[in-house]
Amino acid sequence: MKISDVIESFIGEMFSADDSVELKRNELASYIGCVPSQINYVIQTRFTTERGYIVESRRGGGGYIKITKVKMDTQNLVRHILERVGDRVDVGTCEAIVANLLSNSIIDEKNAKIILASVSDNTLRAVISNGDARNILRAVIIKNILINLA
Amino acid sequence: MKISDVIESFIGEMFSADDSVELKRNELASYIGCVPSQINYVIQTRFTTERGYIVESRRGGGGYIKITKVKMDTQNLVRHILERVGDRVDVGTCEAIVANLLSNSIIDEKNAKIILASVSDNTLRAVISNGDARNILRAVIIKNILINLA
DNA sequence: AAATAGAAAGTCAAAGATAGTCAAAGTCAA
DNA sequence: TTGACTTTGACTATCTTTGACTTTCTATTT
Repeated sequence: MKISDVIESFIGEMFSADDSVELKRNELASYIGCVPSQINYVIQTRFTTERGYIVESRRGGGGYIKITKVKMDTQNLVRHILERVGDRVDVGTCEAIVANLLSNSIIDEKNAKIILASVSDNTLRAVISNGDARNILRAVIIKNILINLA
Repeated sequence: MKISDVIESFIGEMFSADDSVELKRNELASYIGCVPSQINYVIQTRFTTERGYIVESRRGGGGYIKITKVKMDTQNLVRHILERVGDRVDVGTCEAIVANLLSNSIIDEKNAKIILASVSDNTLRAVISNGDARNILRAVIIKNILINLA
């Protein structure tokens, strides 16, 4: 069995009760017997946004890596939207998604305003002139927002 | 738990009723069990202007450190923050700003999550590898969000 | 009033503790 | 044999802890 798979299932089992786990990179690496950077590799390939995970970390003394799993009740909804967004998404689709979330009371007016502000063409055009590049960035932003909502 | 976090929460709890606390640096350091300068470190990293705190102090006999939490209305706070953000802004500053908005009840937890998700390095790194370019984009995004809050 | 001693707080850079990045090398199935 | 996936490790970035040295007050002495 590949060591990456061992790491993946080890972390997976840490999610028994809670929906988030915190780990020490170096500690886990030496326990499992791999180089520390392999933990990063596993996180980057297995605990991704698309699969419903949020990863936070801090360096320095008391540093950690925290992985949070999207809750079950919203998982389906999010997965559905994530699929719809894909690699790139235009403003219109984002507006439709936000309207949908709003009408389903998953977000409120203020949430909607914030989301639309952050993915509006007005905002992104200030930094990226290429339309397709904007759509790619927009997809990344809205997917991260959605996953954090769940 | 990191000693800096202990100090932070200790000071935080001193804000129970009042909106300002006064402490003796050496006294607190020896009570908590750290070097005095670590109190400075915590104040400089946690009780910053971005987070809405003002710090005053005096040396010499009867010296003290006084930390005051500033309460501002939405209009002023947003204006103030917009000025501070400028052309580029890093993640740490954004986190401090969001913490400030949260503690002033201008946004709620969900709003905070959305904002942080949209400006996190995790999100933006996926599209822009240059750190400075990310800071520029981040400034544009958070400013647009702030304007929509006011 | 001026000088001096003592009491705080401030500064800064080095050392320590973690995590992240990236590209080269290895592996394995198609 | 090639291409995707995995493994490794050197180097980098970031955050925290520590302590020596400096600055600024207040109190006391001359």
